Amino acid sequence: MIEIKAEIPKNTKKRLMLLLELLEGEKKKRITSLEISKALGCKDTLIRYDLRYVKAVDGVSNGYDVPFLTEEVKKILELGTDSSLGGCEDINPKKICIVGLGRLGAALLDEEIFHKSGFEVCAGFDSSLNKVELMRSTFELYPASRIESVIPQQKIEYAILCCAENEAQKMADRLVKAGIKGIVNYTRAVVRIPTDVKIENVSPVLALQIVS
Amino acid sequence: MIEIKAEIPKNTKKRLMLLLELLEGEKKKRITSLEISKALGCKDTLIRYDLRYVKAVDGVSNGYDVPFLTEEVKKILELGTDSSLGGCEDINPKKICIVGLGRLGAALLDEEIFHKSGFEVCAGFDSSLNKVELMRSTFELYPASRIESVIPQQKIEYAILCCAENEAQKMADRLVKAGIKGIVNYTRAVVRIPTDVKIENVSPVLALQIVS
DNA sequence: CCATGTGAACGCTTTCACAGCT
DNA sequence: AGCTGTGAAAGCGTTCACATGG
Repeated sequence: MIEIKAEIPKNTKKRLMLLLELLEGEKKKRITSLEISKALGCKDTLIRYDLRYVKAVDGVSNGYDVPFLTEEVKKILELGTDSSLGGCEDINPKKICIVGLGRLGAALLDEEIFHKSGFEVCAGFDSSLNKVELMRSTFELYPASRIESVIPQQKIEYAILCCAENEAQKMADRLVKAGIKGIVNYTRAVVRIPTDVKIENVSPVLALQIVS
Repeated sequence: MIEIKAEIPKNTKKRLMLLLELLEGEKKKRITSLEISKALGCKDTLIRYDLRYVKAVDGVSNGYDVPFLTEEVKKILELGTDSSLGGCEDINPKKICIVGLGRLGAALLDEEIFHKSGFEVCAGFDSSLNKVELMRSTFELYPASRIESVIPQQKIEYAILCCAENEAQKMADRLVKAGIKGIVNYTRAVVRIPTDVKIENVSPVLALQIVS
């Protein structure tokens, strides 16, 4: 038996997240590391290596039990980062906001997208007052000027940035000032933020460049 | 002088693409590796290391010349993968299609998003015939049943997948059958495809999980 | 001094090779 | 046979340390 590293490596975590999605859409009762690896596009040994972090696992010589593995992976991922309390329980979803309510932003307001994801959209911001007043949604919409006040007040932790490219930096600055922990950037703009704020760039253009 | 690896590493490529976006929004005439590194969130040495692949570079002891560097990076990225012809010239944009014309898909139809990106949206598909008939756009919309015929015919190379989660696999299968080269997956579904088709998963939920 | 350029060290990720279980 | 489990090796990507040049 080897020492199990306390912290889950970044890449392993990513794959476990994908694995979770995969498992939840899986009908069969058992699944092998080879099947998983094909779905995720990597080698089977790597999957087994990843699963060291999930070990309480039963699956010997016959693949893994899908519902059981699903639960275990969920456990590991849910309290991977913080929570010294064992209690964390079901879900207290992390609060997020959407910055920029253009077509893309509006599309993300769709509740379906974040349904059962562990995230909850709590606010939307836009630089145009009109938009804020006209749109309907299940949560509050604010003008961008209120970012600094609303985010700390509502304890919003993460933001999805989908405003116009030329506003991106300005908005990011505001979010940082407001104490945001992480930003998902859907714009093509390269945004400068302090190193303690995490950012993930997922603009369609960037993604296309990567696959091509 | 050390051997320069022929193929640009994946991560380096990503950073160079970000760098390009950064440079294009840069007003100053010169920029240092340190400034770049801060913007992209990494160490300055890494930027310099990346720039080995761009070398024809002048920038000594005073940072890099922004317009010149921009051109060089562009060159490298444009013909990084294929094109044994030197001619590749300005841009013959790569053709893409959008699969799933819900709110998110519709938002991506926005021409702005892909403007000057090297990609051109040429077709949209949706499983609902109604949608296809009702929507307006500058390019053709088709029912999903026509994926297999339209994609080869129009020589579409890449697809953005933003249909409903439960359709994702079915659509992906169709795209693969139609000979697609790469897929950008905006759904949460984990999609199984052969290894020779590239996929990039950029669902908002996944991205949030990564930053958190 | 300020910058870049780069060999070598380091550390993380993946793969290999094979042991063990059913 | 078919599968998992894992130490050791290989491969990559990043950082360090320092040489070099304006």
